[in-house]
Amino acid sequence: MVYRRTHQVVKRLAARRSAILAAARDAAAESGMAAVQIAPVAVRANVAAGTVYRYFPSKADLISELIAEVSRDELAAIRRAADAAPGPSSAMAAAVSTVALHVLSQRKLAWGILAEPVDVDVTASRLASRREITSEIAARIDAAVRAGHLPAQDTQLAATALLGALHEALVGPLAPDNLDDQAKLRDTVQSVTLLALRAVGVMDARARGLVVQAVLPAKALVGA
Amino acid sequence: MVYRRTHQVVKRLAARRSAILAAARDAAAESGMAAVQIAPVAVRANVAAGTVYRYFPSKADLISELIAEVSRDELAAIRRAADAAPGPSSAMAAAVSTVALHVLSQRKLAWGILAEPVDVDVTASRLASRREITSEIAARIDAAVRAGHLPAQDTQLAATALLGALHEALVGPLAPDNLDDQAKLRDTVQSVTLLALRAVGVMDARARGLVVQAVLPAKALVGA
DNA sequence: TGAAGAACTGAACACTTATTCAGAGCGCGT
DNA sequence: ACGCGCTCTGAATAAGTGTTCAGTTCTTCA
Repeated sequence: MVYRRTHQVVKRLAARRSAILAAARDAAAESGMAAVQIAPVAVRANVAAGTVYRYFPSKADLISELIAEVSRDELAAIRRAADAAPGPSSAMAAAVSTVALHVLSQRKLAWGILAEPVDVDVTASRLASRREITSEIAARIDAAVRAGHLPAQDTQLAATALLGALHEALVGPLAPDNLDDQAKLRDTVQSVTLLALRAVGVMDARARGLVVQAVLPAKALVGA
Repeated sequence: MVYRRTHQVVKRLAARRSAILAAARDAAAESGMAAVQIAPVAVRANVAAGTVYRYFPSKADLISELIAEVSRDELAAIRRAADAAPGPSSAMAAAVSTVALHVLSQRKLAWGILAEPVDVDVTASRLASRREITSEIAARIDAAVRAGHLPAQDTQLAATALLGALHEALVGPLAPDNLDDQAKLRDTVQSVTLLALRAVGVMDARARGLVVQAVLPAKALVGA
């Protein structure tokens, strides 16, 4: 073989791959998953349509990677927020608020990743994404249960229900739509976090306290 | 005009329309929304593909009507269950359990109606469907709040979150899958109903009582 | 019974996009 | 500098389905 990839080329190829993914992400964030079509994404990434296929075997793979990427970011944010909390209940509250805030600050993207109809099959990828997130939340609920702060329960089911509640309330078609207003946005996050905490068995009074503690730092993180 | 529809013909036309809708519903219940394609539905209904278009202007209209029909049935069931309950909190619990049981006994259909990707735009219809159901649930929560059984809250948001929780926990890809077992099914319905009641602020002890009262009659109704 | 219109049929059409691939361009090692 | 092979291009292709419509069958009513 007289040809070997030089470091520079390797970097360029990686950059291109990232550019394509980023283009897909931007398209999804701007106009939803329906806008993630090969030709427009290629244009955004400054490559030809065929080139996309040198980096992703199919559209399904491209979107799957997009979902995985967003999911990784989300998971990391949840862990960061929860780990920074002083105790298991706070951690749980922080995790929930973080999801709520992320979802609200990127509603179109969140909807695309989670549930928007796509013309290729990405169920496996979505499944994996949800499994990761719900497992993380379930672990936090579990910790609170073990600490004696919550009644015993099926934590995986609870986590799934919690995420369903957040998503439907915040990104679904019935989500409130006037969330440009910062105060209204914070209110909404607080309300859904409160619902979520009570759902797993936190007493109303205590839940209200946790909510306030959780939402403020989470907001700071989202801004960053 | 020398031609007027005779009563018999009117009836036959209506029957055909129903047959087409029923065929679509069966297809959706058996194999999901993806199976609701014009040609197969026409075969099921014993008509030619073209005939479908004499009853529905487009596939989108067909599916929209399907969604509306299922939604009407669901709403009626909720009202029946809630109205039969002795008080506002019981009514709320009954409404929630009813949704949970219906969803579980027709999971594929529910998933198709609610969230499964479809190749035509049915967002408006889904939106209307959800609005009806959430409004009904919101009204029940509201009644409980007015009766002093629950803390004041944004009941529309709460209802939306509740339904999201039920749907995700019961029909989403992370839903438990071994629900053929009757006992396991009842457990799951009880668990999610409990979560839902606590979420809106019912005390844990009281919620457990309401759940038991609500699930048994709801099961009987579903069987009917 | 026959003419006129309504309803039905199903093969052909239309349209959208993912995917392919032959040729052009470029980077590597000699 | 040069040839080889990797990378890129973008127009052509492919495939799945919703939709149409000319022809056929059925229904009405004089």
